[in-house]
Amino acid sequence: MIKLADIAEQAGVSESTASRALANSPRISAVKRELIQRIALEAGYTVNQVARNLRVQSTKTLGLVIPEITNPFFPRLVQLIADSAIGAGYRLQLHLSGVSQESEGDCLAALREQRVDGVILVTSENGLVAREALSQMVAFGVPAVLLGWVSGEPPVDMVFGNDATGGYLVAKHFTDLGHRRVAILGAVPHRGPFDRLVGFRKGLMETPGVTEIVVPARTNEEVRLGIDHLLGLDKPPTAIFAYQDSLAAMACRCLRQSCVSIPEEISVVGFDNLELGTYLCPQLTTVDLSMEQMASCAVETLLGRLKTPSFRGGPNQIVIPPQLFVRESTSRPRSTQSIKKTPCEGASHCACD
Amino acid sequence: MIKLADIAEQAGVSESTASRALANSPRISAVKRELIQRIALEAGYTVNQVARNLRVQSTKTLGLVIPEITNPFFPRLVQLIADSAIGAGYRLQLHLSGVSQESEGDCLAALREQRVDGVILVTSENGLVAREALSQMVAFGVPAVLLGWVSGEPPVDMVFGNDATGGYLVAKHFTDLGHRRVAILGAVPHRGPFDRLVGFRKGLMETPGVTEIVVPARTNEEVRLGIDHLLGLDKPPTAIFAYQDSLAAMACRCLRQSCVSIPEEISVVGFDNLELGTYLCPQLTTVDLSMEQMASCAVETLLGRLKTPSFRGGPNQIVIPPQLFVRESTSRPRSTQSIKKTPCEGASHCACD
DNA sequence: TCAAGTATTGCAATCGATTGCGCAAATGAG
DNA sequence: CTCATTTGCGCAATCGATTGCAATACTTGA
Repeated sequence: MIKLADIAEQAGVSESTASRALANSPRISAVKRELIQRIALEAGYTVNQVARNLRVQSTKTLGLVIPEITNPFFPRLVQLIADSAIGAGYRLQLHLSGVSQESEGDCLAALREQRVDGVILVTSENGLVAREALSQMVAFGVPAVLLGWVSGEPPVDMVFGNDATGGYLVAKHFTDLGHRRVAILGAVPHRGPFDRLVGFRKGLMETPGVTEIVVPARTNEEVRLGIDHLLGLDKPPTAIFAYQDSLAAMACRCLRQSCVSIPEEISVVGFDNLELGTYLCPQLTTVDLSMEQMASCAVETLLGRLKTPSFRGGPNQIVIPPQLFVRESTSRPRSTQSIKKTPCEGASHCACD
Repeated sequence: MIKLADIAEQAGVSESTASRALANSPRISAVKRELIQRIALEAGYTVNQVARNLRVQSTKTLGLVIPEITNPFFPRLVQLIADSAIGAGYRLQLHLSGVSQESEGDCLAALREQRVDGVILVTSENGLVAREALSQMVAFGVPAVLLGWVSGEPPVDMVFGNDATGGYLVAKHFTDLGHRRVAILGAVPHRGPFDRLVGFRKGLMETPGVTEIVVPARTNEEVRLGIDHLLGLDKPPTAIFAYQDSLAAMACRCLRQSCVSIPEEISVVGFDNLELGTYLCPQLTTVDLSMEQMASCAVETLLGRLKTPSFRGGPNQIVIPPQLFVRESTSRPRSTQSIKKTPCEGASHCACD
């Protein structure tokens, strides 16, 4: 592979001159600069960033750690963060920590070895696993920002959605519509005072006589079981709050297979406002946490730390407000009678006719 | 940041010894090796990969270029490729070329500057845009493999799905069910003899008296218009072959809004077998091109070239066979009469009752 | 014509690791 | 006890670029 010395030789100048010419330094005469640039172009020369990075002690690269890319929540986040980072002149190095998160520490270690200039770490539902590794990293001068809630005192800047308010909005939506028996479908709460469940319950309590039932579920099968359980109750809920749109999607599928119509018999609300929700049938009412804001806040916060590493103020916390998107999957409860449980005949899919 | 020299000094040995000890070289006595490793661990030392990469002339990194991450087709591909690469001891550097692909060349250039050991380039619907940049890269000794079809003579190894056969399977499925008026929804063909449309038409022609109509569409609005157009025809098609599952999803949404039931009035088939299809209502019949195979073939081919760069056999072409997944969105055409075009009243969503 | 000032360019150190080669110490054989 | 081996370790070169400083060439004004 061709290197700077080759270009310098061809142009009959020193490496220093070649380097400066390619960097458009005004200290090089215009003729030589153009000559060198032309030679470099013709030779197909591209600077060796690994050598350059070593010399300038910076990689102009940001590390991004996310749990998994297959969860439909993350791709857009990645895209947005990538856009912001590239817009600011940084490359992105993506690492998948895995949903089990055993490798969150490995990712951080890899990023440190690569000498990335900064790190954005998106926590999974388990919260921050590699707290120690992260603290050590910032101690070594690599700024980081957390995206998502972590329990305890966060060691670094962090931006996260106000899930509690989101849950509150959902609860009010339910009670405003007249629902009095509601179910919560999803993982156990993990976001402390900002958890969706916290706000949801707060919202429910503002209306007397509302009962709630929690059905933990993460996988398709668990959702299936959970829904069956709910439908089998004496007094099934008239509304379901799914912790995430993907869970809501599974729930809708199960309900449909059980011939329960949405929202007539059961209202369903999701969380995250994924595009997926608009493909569902009916389109999903959900809570939106502006991902654009999340992404740009995270990147900007990180870049801020990068610009002035001296600025050692305590970790900031940026909270993104939620917004309820009411679509088709919620309505007033049809009646107080229990849901018919006999399987419908014929096609198991929906139709308008 | 702490470096090798610091460790060496603390241990009272030379840098060479420290380096070899950390690399578990047998040429270092066990006592010293463990001493040095302990010191490094306690000091929180991590090797500087950028220095190391420069010295060993390899980054152990593969570049992956995809058009966009928000298209639900790509996340799983990325995940699978990442798994394969990491399993083989390589890191992954992800670049998004953008759907417009203006930046495909930029991505390649960036990867070259970073001195990645190899590149996997996933083409967009436009095919290979940066052909020149790619050829130059391989000329400079960076092996690459293309994922997806390109027109003309491919300059490098390539793996792609046999879309034509996929299209053929769909066509046969349609004609077997008794459909005689079918529509194709999607972009214009771009994969030459392997295009979905080619095989689809071949399949249709094996049954006499089948008419086809092509409706180009990429965006939501275009789908909307296309569907409206189809429904407005004297004799609307009884089956739609959408070029991708995402298009099929949009089409289903539009049909639903127009109160056309699937599959009774119109059958719909997608392509790609995304998870999305199983959330649709009804669940989508679609064509699967084993993404696992795609990913592992691509990575293995690349690694093969990496191991024996001397092996300069002409570019290989690996073709992945498709498989039809019949689900709920297809059935026999109900009748030969045209679809009722009066909007249905009441809720615009589906229900089983 | 000479001094002062400016515009260009090159020398050489540097970033942090790896590794071929040589030297010294330890071991073993005769 | 001496010489040949083996074992353990360090010297110094190297990867490819950047950059402070010194050096040279070229202007300009007096």
